Amino acid sequence: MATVRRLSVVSEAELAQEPEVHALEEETAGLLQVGQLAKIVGKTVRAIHLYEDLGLLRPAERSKGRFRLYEKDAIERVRWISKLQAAGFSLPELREILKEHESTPTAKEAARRLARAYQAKLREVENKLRELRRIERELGASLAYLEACESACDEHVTSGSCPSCDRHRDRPAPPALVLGAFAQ
Amino acid sequence: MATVRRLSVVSEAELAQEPEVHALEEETAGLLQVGQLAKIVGKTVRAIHLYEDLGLLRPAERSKGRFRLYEKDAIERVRWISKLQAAGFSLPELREILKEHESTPTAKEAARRLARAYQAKLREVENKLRELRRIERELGASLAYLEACESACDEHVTSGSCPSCDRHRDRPAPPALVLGAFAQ
DNA sequence: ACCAACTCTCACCTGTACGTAAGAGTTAGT
DNA sequence: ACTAACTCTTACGTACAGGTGAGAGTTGGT
Repeated sequence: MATVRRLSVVSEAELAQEPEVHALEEETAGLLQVGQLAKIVGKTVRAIHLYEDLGLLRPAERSKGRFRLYEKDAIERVRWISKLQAAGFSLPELREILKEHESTPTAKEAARRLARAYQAKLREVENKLRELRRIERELGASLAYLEACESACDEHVTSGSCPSCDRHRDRPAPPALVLGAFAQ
Repeated sequence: MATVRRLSVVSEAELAQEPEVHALEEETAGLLQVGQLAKIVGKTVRAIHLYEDLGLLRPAERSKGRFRLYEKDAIERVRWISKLQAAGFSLPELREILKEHESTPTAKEAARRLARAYQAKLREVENKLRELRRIERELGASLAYLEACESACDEHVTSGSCPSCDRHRDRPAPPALVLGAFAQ
C-alpha cells in the first residue's frame, strides 16, 4: 500500500477531497515549502522563484538540503505583489518600492514614501477605470447594435454594405467598434 | 530661404504653432502617408507597420515609390485597434476577429460572430473593472492609513514595528497593501 | 535501502508590442 | 541637380512575466 507523501495544502479553490494522510513537518513548524506557498496563493513555483530573483520575496530559512522555507507573512507578501501587479505595477517597480523602503530608517519617512507611490498609482488606476468604463459602454452599444442586425438585416446582405447600413430603425450610425471591424 | 517640406497633420494634442507652409499633395487626394496617419492617431510609424504585418491594416494603395497611402477609414481602423487593445484583446486576437469576419459571407452572420467576441470581452472588462475598483478602494484605505501615520507616529520609530503598530486611533490593523510592503 | 514526491539550479524558450538602427530609395520644393 | 524630410525593408534589441526542461539532490514514509 503506497501511502502517498503529498504536501496537502488547501488551495484557494479546492473541495475537501483528499484523506489528508499526513500533516507536514514543515507545516507543524509553521513554515511552508515553496510548493505549499505557491498553492496557497495560486501561483506557480516558478513565479515564486522569479519574485525571489527580483528581490521581492525571501524565504525565512533553508532546510539542510537547501529547500526554501517560508514564514506565513510570505503569503501576505505574495498577495501584495499580485494586487499591485493588477494595479499596474511591474515587478521591477515593486522592487523599487521595497528597496526605497528598506533603505529608509524611520517608519514615518517610509510611510510618506509608500504613500507617494500609492498616490501616483491610484491616479493611474482611476484613469484606467475611466478608460475601461468608456470601453464597457462602447462594447455595450456595439452589442445592442449588432443584436438589432438580427432582425433588421437580411441573409443576402454582404458585410461590405455594413458601414453604410440603413436597415436599423432610426438609421443610427454604427458604433465605432462596429465600424472599425467592417471598415476597409 | 529653406521652405521646409513638412507633413503638417494636426496631432491629437498639439497647439497650433506651425505656419502650415504647404498643404500636402496626398492630403488633397484624400490619402494619408504613414507618418500622417501615425500622427493623427497618436501612434508611431513602427506601430502602423506592425499592424500591417499582423494583418490588421492595409494601405489603400502605394505611390510609385512604394510609399503606403491610406484612406481615411484607416484612422477608424487604428482607433478600433487601440480601443480593443485597451479592452484586453491582443493584436493576434484582433486578427482572428478580422479573419473570421472576412471569411464570413453574409453580414448577419458576421454580426453574430462579432457580437460573440465582444460579449466575451465585455465580461472580461467587467471583471477587470471589479478588480480595479477593489484595488482603488484598497489603495485609498492604505493612503488614509499612511497619512494617519504622519500624526500618530514618532520619528524614532523604525519600520520594523509597523506590522504591529498600535499608535493609530482605534488601533486599526494596517491595510493589506501596507502590511505587504512592511512584512518580512 | 528504496521510492515517490518534492525541490534545487541553471538555462534556454515563449508571446506581446513595439524601439532602434542601418542602408537605400522617394518626394517635392528650389 | 540638389536637398531636406520622408519612407522603404530588414533585422536585431528591449521589457515583462513567466513556461519548460534537464540533471541532480532532498525528504520522509515503508
